[in-house]
Amino acid sequence: MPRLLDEISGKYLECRVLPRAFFLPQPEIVARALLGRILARRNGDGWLAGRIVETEAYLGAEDPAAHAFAGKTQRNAVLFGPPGHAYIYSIYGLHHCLNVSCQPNSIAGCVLIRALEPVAGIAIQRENRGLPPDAAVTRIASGPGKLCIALGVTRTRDNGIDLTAANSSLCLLEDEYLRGEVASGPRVGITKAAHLPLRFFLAGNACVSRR
DNA sequence: ATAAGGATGACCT
DNA sequence: GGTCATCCTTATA
Repeated sequence: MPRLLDEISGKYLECRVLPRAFFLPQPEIVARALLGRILARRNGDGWLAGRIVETEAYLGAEDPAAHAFAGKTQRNAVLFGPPGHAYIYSIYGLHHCLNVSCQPNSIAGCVLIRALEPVAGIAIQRENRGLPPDAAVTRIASGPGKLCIALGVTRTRDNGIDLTAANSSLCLLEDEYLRGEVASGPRVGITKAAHLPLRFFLAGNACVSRR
């Protein structure tokens, strides 16, 4: 795996993928732990990548807001498989959302990745979003649908991909970045179980959505 | 075959 | 802060 340059800090990133065991715990644990880590998309010889600054935990059978709540279907089958895989679905027919499956086989927790702070391939990400070359970095991937467009993530291409495999075109990477303080609150855009504080984000980070 | 709803974003004021 | 575009997945007939 090539070295991956953080275009903001000028430092090279730690490029080891997160091990599968990272995704074994409860979704709320994994959602917190993912903050500050890197989501990377292979793009030819280079990478499109961003630091995760906002996540939401979705539990399994006990969470009415989760896609897995009603049981296993063709759409949500990935959630019931092994941890560390990409579950991508389309929302409102317009946008895609990227989740990571958690917990052992047949237990259906996941984490929704809601916002990234772009670190590599920033100009291409801006282009993918149809933004002008001088658009602020904070506009590129500050929402679950936006980050999928910025990194070129789609359901047909990426659903079910193993995010812990170093040769995957989409993977999650370790990072030595000193992350900020983690804040939490209610999840966005849901009507059921809306009181639970299962949304996590880096306090004060300008790339977090819904500011 | 058809209907209903949904973990959003862009653009307007 | 409000409106609306737009279509996939699922449930039911």
